[in-house]
Amino acid sequence: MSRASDHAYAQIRGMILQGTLAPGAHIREEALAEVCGVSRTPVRDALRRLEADSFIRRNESQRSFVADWSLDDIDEAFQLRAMLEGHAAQRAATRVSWDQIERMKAHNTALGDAIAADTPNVQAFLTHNRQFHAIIVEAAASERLAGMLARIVEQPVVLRTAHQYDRNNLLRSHHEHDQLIAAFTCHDGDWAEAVMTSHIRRAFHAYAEAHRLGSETDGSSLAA
Amino acid sequence: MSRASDHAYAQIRGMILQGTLAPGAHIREEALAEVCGVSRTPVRDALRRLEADSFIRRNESQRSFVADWSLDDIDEAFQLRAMLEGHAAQRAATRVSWDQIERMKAHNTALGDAIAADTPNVQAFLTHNRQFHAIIVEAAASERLAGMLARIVEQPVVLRTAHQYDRNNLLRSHHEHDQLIAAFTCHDGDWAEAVMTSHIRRAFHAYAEAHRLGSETDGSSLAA
DNA sequence: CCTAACTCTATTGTGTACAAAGTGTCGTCG
DNA sequence: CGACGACACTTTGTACACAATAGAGTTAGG
Repeated sequence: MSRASDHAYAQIRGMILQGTLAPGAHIREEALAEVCGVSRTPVRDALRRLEADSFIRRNESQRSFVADWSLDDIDEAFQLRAMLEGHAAQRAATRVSWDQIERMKAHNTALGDAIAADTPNVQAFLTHNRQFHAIIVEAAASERLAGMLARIVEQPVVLRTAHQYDRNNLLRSHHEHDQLIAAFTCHDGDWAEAVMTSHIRRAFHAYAEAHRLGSETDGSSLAA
Repeated sequence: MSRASDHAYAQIRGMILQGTLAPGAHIREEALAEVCGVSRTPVRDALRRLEADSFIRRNESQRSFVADWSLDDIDEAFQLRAMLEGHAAQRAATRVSWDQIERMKAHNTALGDAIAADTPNVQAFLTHNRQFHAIIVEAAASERLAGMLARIVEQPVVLRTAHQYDRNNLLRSHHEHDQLIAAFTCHDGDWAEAVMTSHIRRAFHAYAEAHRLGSETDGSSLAA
């Protein structure tokens, strides 16, 4: 799809990620069309895609709402992600090129720098973390796997997770990435899979812990 | 979506599964609109959904084609299916109800009857096999997992697999289902997962074997 | 003869108008 | 006072017309 439809998709997606469109909020096609400066047609197109991506749910009478994730949903998503990304690491271990390993090293070094300062640069952390994981998925060379992972990882809840991390968890991520690089270097698929699974599961517990603590004092900490 | 869009979706999907629209064939929105007796708008809607379901691919200039699966794609799909459905079995083992186990038993009995005759009733086998697996996914109680599995299982290649089976493989499926029921009965998740993984992998090798033999003599055996 | 650019056509993208379906409210009747 | 039904309004679905774009074919120039 070209300009209008893509623009609508990106803009609506952005509004959901940013929180402008709150979870559970009702979505009206015409209102979005106005906001995006296009007609309803490309907006409808974008909504269908966002629905396929689980950004949006529709009720029985076809009205659209921003997806609202329960803690169970999140647990489920992280379980799937651990499994899929573990599998990706397994596949990647036997296919990864030296160039890809070098790129992973570079991103993990940059990631380490980003959190070395007194006030960690979370945005930079996220960027390099994303790239690091993207290289693994790329090395796994499975289009279908990549598509499924994208559907899980590209979710508001998941993307916000790192904001929940304390310095300790950020450092752990950095070290786990080092372990992954080591596993890839000797092409040990089982090792890579185990490290990755553990990596993702820790991320979930870090999220759950932060959320639990946050809930006790301030329910809105999720958006922090 | 209501009447027209759903109808278009079902009809186009049917044409792909049935082979009326051959893999790799170019798809024109207007032609389909004519066939379905609706306008292009609901057809476009249906195509977007079919694209999300991997029934259709689009090239860089937004033209649509019926998805054409390479053997690698199929291998990949079966790997993912083995992993996901194994995970579903693991989850199901701790959540399954006695009613669900009874229903699985009933379907597997009917499945056994369908292949007991001299000329196995493959259609009946497929129906009960499908129901059997559906109950496991239902027991796994993970909407997201169900959605991902549907995307993999509901594919022309996978659906045709059972047609490749010889009697031996049909019987093996029957017995493996019995093992799954046994694993569920004692709520042994690891056992259920192992049986399921093996079950799916055997299905792939049965497919690959039949396809390899078929290729040597008659390339069109896939549609048999 | 080959290449490159241009035009023409086939196909998809977008906008708008209208139709259908569902939801909420208001009024009336029991 | 409560419940049921009808009506109006809100929102989504569909059709059609027009715009934009990519691809192929053709023609002209080197």
